[in-house]
Amino acid sequence: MPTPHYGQPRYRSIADELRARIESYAIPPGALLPAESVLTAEFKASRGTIRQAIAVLRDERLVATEHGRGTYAKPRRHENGPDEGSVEAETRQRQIPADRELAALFAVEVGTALVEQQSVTRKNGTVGAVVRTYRLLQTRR
Amino acid sequence: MPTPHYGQPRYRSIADELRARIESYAIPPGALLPAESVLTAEFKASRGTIRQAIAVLRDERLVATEHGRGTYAKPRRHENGPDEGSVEAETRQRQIPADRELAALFAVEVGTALVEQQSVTRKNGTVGAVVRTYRLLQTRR
DNA sequence: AGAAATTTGTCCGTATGTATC
DNA sequence: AGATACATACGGACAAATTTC
Repeated sequence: MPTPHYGQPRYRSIADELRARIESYAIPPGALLPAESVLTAEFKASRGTIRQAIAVLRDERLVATEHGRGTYAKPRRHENGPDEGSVEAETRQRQIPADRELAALFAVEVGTALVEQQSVTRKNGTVGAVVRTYRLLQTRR
Repeated sequence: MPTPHYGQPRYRSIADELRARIESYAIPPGALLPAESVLTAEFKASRGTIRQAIAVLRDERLVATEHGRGTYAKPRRHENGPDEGSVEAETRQRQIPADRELAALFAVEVGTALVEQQSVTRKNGTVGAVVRTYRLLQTRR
C-alpha cells in the first residue's frame, strides 16, 4: 500500500495518538516514549513516518528528544489559577558592560556601560517574544 | 556515498547556503526559491535532504511554503519610519541556545533553540540602538 | 472548461553514521 | 566492546494543490 492518506495524514494520526497518551498520563511526564523501532512495529508505519509524528510533538514542545537516549514526555505547563502568580514586570531596564560584539557595533571599549531595556510580550500568559534594546548611556553636557 | 556527515550535516550546509542567498538578496523577498527538483539537481542531494534544509529555514520564519506553489522568501521587515531622514537598519537572524534567563521566560529547557533577530539602526553612520528580538521556533497546528 | 505539467506533501524501505548505555 | 537508539541520507512511488496551455 503506497500512500493513501485520505483526510488526515498518517503521521498526524500517530501524533494525535501519542499526544493523547501523554496528556492522559498513560505516558507520565519524564517517562521515555517507546523507541522508534517499537512504534514502527506498533503502528506498522515506516520509521520516517514515526519520526515525522514525533517531530510534531517536539514542535509542540510536548516531548524532547535526546540523541542516543530516547524521547521524553515533558511535564505539562499547567495554567495559572485565578489569583495565582501575578504578572511579572513587563519591562526592565539595567546597565550592562558591553561585550565584544556590542562594543564593536557602538564603537566603544569592551566593558563600556550600556543601557539594556528588556520588554516581554505575553499572550495568555505565555511569552511570545523578548525584545532587548541596547543604547549608549546618554552623556549630557 | 551514503551518509558521511562529519561536523555539519548536509541539510544544514544547504540551509546555510540558501539562507545566505536570501539575506544577500540573491533571492529577493517575495520571490520563489528554486523548486525542490531544481535544488536536488544543483546540490546533488536527495529530495528528502533538500526538504529538510527548507524546513530549517521555515522554522526560522525566513521562508514560507505553499502546497503546489513553491517556497517563498519572506520579506524582512525594515519598517523604515516616516520621513526620518537617512535611518538605515541592518538585520541579521540566527539561532542561539536559550540561556538560563531566556529559558525561564519562555518556559523551556536551557539550550532550547531560539531565533534571535538583531537589527541595528544607524544614523549618519553611528549606531543608535541595537534591538534583539528572541522568539521560539515556529510551532504549528 | 479541461487536461497536462509542475510543485509540494506523504509514505515506504534501506543503509550508514553517531551518541548513549 | 557490544547493544540500543536516534540522526542523516538515498531513491522510489503516489497524492494533492496550483499553474499553464
